[in-house]
Amino acid sequence: MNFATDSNDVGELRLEGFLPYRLANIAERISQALSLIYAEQFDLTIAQWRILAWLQQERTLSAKRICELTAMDKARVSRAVNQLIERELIQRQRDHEDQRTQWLSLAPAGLTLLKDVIPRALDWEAEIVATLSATEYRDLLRLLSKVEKGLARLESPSHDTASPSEPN
Amino acid sequence: MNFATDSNDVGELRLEGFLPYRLANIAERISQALSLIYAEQFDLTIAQWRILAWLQQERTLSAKRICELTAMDKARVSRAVNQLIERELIQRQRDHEDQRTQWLSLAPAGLTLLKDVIPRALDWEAEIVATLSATEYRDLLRLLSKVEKGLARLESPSHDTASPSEPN
DNA sequence: CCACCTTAGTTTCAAATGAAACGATAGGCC
DNA sequence: GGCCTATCGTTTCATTTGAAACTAAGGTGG
Repeated sequence: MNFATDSNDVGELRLEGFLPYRLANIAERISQALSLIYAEQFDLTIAQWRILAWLQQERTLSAKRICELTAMDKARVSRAVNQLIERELIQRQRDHEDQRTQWLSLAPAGLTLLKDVIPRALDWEAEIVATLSATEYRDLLRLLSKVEKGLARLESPSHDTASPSEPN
Repeated sequence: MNFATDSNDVGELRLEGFLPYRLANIAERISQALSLIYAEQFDLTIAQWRILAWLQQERTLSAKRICELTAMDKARVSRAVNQLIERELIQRQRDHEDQRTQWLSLAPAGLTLLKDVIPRALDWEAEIVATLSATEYRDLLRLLSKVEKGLARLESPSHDTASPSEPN
């Protein structure tokens, strides 16, 4: 079942109906627009912002887990984490059983910062989705979850690459 | 109307319900997975692939227009275009009225390559969205369009930044 | 206990990126 | 025509990126 090729059948691609393109395009534009909030006003990179947001939600995480949750490279995560620690927005503590892994959590300053950023991010999101009804919003999230499931199936036919949208 | 903050109201962010995060995450993972097709098998970068795909659809485009359509930086587009020309996948021709703009179009080799890539990309997409019914697929695209409209409204309250998904 | 393999996170290095400066053309406007 | 400003696309340069090598810590099997 394929709707990105309606008219000419073979070899024709209509990008408006090609999900990978549509998602990449919208996501890119949204990320870029949202970054104006956390980048310009709080001097955070995308990577830093994502890490903070996840730590806010999960209390404590390893760098490894953050890689899975955010789909970011481990080098990128490592660097962002160090920058956040330097700014004392998060703190790091070695696991006592396994000296390799280190647990990350928000530092007081990070919590303060988030209390400032998050409401703005939420307000901003609200403006964007103002075009959607409550039902449509829920439908959209539900459909994205379904796509994510299809994706997970392909990404790792038998291995779990973390399904961040379904934490429970 | 906001669903990313259910429980605690102020200052709490649940990422699973935060659209910018969900879109970025899914789009990133899809792009990454799809790139295995055009990168590994055809040695194309994302930028190159997007340009080819758009040229396939629109016959002829200026670099400027490609920037708008793909939400990519003009330096990035410039470089990708030159690489494509070097590989003789596309061709360039100056506009006779305006010597600044140059029109890009697929070269024979580019068309051949696309005839090879596109079916694979479509098949791959089909696998991903196999979890969706036809109706759900259409709904998803429709909802994304609505989000895009909300986004366009914020991006430029009175100026058109090209709505690639609604070409007509 | 000692090879050997795996895993967590860091670092290195080359390539990709984007902001800003640039060159070249075009379009007023006087 | 000469001057000012805007636009298309390229290039420069400093930063960011990610693949791969690396360090350090566990595990495992003999």
